[in-house]
Amino acid sequence: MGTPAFACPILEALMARSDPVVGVVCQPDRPQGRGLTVAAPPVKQLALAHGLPVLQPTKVRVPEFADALRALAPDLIVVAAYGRILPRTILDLPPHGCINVHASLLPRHRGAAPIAHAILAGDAVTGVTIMAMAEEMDAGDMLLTRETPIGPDDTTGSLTTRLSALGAEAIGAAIDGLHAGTIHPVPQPPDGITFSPPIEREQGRIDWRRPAGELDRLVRAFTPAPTASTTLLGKVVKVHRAVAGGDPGRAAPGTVVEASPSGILVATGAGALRILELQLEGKRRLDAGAFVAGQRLAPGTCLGDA
RNA sequence: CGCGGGGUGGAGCAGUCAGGCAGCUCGCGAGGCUCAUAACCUCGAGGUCGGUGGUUCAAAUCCACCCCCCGCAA
Repeated sequence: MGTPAFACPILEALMARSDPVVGVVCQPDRPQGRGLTVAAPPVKQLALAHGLPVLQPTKVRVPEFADALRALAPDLIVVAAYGRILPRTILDLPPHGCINVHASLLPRHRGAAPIAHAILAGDAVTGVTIMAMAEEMDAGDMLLTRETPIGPDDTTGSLTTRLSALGAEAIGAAIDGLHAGTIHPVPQPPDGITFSPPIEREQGRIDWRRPAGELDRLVRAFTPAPTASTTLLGKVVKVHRAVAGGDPGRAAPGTVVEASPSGILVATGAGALRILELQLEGKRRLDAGAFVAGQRLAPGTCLGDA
């Protein structure tokens, strides 16, 4: 069970194993994008390409869904970024239960957006945890973890790709370990629990009074979506790439102190943030040099006034 | 039929409302200048103004249809 691109490598890893994948569950097709076109989730596309049966229940807490699942007779259910809380009836349905691939080192960053929150928090290391699912969200006993460092240029996008691959490798190892009896579930430590609720676009609005290092992390955590943003003359400007550093002088937070091909240097509450790639509302994304060439962005301009 | 912005030399933009010489910041080429800078100065090349049709003496500009890019909302 899974929905977005993060789950695809994990499904692929499962399909490559000798145990057959009896079915795939993902969220329903939803209208997406600019028009109103309904799009199939990545996991569904992958499953259909391999001829696997796909279930897309609107609600998971109805008997019809449990019946449909039972008909597939799974021995084990693997969940990765499915996007729904599963009720006890589903968790108890397979003889070997449900195991989950979670994109953090539990018990840190339980919840929907662990990757973005790991970057926001400035964590030096993150990883994936395979756990036996419990009713409480992301609170199940841990089977196995894999770590990866968070680099200074890592974004939610780059980490998602990496953690997805780690998860794909780890899920196989976890199943093997369970079969062989070499892995034993251990409860999560009660200390160090944090929660990572879904991030919203509004939280990506840059508050220039914050320190530059924090804004650097904000930009990376909100990349590639929903993207950090500020405003220029009342228009929304997305900030796709930026790095903390440079001398803001005594300029007030939000003030452009330098606009050149090497970046747009903006004063913050502490230090300066150099914007390297940005996008004006309605326009395509540009590197700082091209943006400056066309927009005549002069030093002294203030960003962030709505 | 969700709302909206955009397509103009290689890049990014102005010009469109009110039709009348193709403009700006860069990049590129040649020359000059400087101890030095995202250097600076001079000269130059480079355009089917997204496409098709229409209106007009005259269309980047007005009208119709089409293609493509993007922001918001979901």
